[in-house]
Amino acid sequence: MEENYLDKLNEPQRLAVEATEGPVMVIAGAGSGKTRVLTYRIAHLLNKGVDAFNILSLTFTNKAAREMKERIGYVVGESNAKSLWMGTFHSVFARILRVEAPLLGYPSDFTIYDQQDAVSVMTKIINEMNLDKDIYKAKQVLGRISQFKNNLITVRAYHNNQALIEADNEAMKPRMGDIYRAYVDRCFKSGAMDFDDLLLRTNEILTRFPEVLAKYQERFKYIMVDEYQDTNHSQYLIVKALASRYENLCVVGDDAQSIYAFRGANIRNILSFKQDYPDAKLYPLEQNYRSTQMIVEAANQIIKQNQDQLEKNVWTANESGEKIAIYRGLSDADEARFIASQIWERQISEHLQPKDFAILYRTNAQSRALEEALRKRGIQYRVFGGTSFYQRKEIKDMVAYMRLLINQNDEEALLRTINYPARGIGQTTISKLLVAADQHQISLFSLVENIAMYAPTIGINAGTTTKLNNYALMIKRFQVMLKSHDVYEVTMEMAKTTQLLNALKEDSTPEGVSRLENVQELLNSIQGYVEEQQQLEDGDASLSGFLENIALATDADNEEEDDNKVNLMTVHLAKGLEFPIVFIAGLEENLFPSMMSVNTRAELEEERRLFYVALTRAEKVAYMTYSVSRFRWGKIIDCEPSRFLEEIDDDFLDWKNLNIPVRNSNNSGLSADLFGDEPSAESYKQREKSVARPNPNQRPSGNVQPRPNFKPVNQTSSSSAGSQENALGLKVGQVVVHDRFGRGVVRDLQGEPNDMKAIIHFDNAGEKKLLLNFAKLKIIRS
DNA sequence: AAGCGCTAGCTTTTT
DNA sequence: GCTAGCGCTT
Repeated sequence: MEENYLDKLNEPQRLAVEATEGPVMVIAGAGSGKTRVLTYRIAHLLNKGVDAFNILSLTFTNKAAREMKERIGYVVGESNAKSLWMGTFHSVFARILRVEAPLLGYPSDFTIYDQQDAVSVMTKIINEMNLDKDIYKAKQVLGRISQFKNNLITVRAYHNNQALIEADNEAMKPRMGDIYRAYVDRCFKSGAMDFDDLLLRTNEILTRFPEVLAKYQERFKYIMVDEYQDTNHSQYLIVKALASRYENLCVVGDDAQSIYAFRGANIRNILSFKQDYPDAKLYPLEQNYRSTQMIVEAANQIIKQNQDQLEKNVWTANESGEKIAIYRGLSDADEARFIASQIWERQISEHLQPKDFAILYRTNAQSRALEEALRKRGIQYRVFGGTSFYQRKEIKDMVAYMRLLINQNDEEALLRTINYPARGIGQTTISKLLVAADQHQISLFSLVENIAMYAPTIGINAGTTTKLNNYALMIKRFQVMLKSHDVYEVTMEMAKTTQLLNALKEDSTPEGVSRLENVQELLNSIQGYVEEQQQLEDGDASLSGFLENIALATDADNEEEDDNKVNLMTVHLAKGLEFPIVFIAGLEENLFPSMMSVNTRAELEEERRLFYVALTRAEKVAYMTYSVSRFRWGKIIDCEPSRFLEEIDDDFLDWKNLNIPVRNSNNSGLSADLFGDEPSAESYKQREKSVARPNPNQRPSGNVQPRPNFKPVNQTSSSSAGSQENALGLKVGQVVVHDRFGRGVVRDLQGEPNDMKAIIHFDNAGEKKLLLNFAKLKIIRS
């Protein structure tokens, strides 16, 4: 055991570690050693004789939990660290729900529906209710329901809430309440919970069953929550309930790094901790150990421009470091080429390894160009997130079979597998089955299982009855097999019997080969999982254990061995990580900040915090790049530098190439002086600043420079002279032409000047709402 | 019932 | 540039 771990902490860190009793809030600036505090705090608790069994630590990713456990193991010995409860909210409470969910009528082997499953259920519901799928968009509706759930508004509560009902009526969605009810019913009947349910149902149990609450309050005498600024209301209530007995609650976070408001995170949870717990001790950690002075100070300057924040002063004793390099690309490919070349050069000149580099971006779609450039250079890289392994069709197919074995009420899994690989059970049959199951109020599987009994009344012929029967028998055979064989053996057998592997083997296209490889990888990972769990004393080598693992695996979690590769990921995924050299790519208006987030100050401030998070990932060197044009939606569009670049003082910046486009001065779009002399950074900035930009989101006071007129260069550089005037000068009643929808009349204009939408009635396409910044409109008659 | 080809809409970010 | 969903053909 490590003896002197307290000596490894600075004063505020040590105080936070030693304050084990009562509520504690650690406000940890970027790079200030927050993980170190959490780790040593737990080690300290264990050292003081607290049973690991009584400690609950909620982390942001499962990977963070694993790493922390490992580090604690170094300090206090592995065996002691083993029984700690550590993980994400979702995984910890899923585990608790395996035990407690039957109280609410769920099976303990409930399925966890991911986003895709949820969308698929929702699409069916909207369809069955005969609603217009353009008004009731499955994803949007689910987003709304997610809001309800995260604020503990149950179906009943919704129907008693006039304000919500009215809001949905206003939004032209009067059936929202019915859809909500149908969705919840459907999930319940399928024995399934979505991500939000894991938290909502936990809350429900803790509220409705005081003895269960008491059990976990006694169990979790010490609670720690990392990234507290990103907890939503539902999570907040769980923590509050569990901690209310002993109040040994330590939350760690940084309001400046709150970047998940879009999924319900409530920054007020951290801002009002002191009101919730008046006796709380506060420990601000302000010394940054991660980054150079240049990076720390530039980051400070960025975040200062947000109104909503706790005062703090992050500083560092590290070296002053290089200025932030800025590069302006001519295209996304050029931007990517520059990044790849810098990585190449730095690797050689500074003896760095690929894994020392990270390229961060706002949207997953940006990875494509970057990947290509890295490939051309022969640089090894790794993309996190995006379409993850478990979202691939071939994997979901395989997993659907596995899910069905565990929970035969899982309707999504049944529908996915019943005719894949094809066994002659088509849409017509499935529709009949769905109707009949509903009529008889039985699950789809029990209907299929007893199809011989029902077939005549449903109108299913003998041939199809046999097929259905065989399918049910096959599933049941695997279920039986699961009792005597391990998960890997059963899955392997299943892959063979269903012809799933063979179907893939026949496909010799590159995509087909890669699909087969993926399935083989899944089988390998099952084997690995089984072996690993069998070695553990309290291992869970069950199929449901494996399924839970993959349903709740985060994109940051999956880690390959020996991955000395350049890291590509969204800024969101980079939270909590650090790299010697960081590139922030795509710093353009409408991309970073995102087009969807520039309408309110709150949204814009979240984007700015995101930018802050991105920059503070860097230890030694940060690059920021943007491009004047970019492939988006299959087209080349013109881009403007991000307003965030303007917000950084020139003292921190090193403009790498200054061949700056002519902008706002004539109608030539790009080109012009691309190959001409490079103007200085000064003249560039002056030129941009000389044009005042009406920005409704701008803080009225403060030392921020007036925002240059960046925005509405029209997407179509072809739309020639004064496209901006056209866009903004559009009037109701004008006749316009759109290159896809044809001729139409402007009916209405809505929104901010910079984000104007037009309702246009097209002769042939009907009424459409178009974003003027993007719509390709030509006015033909005023 | 299955397979193919076309089109509409699309991306913010994720447990 | 991609993919989900639709309609047409076999």
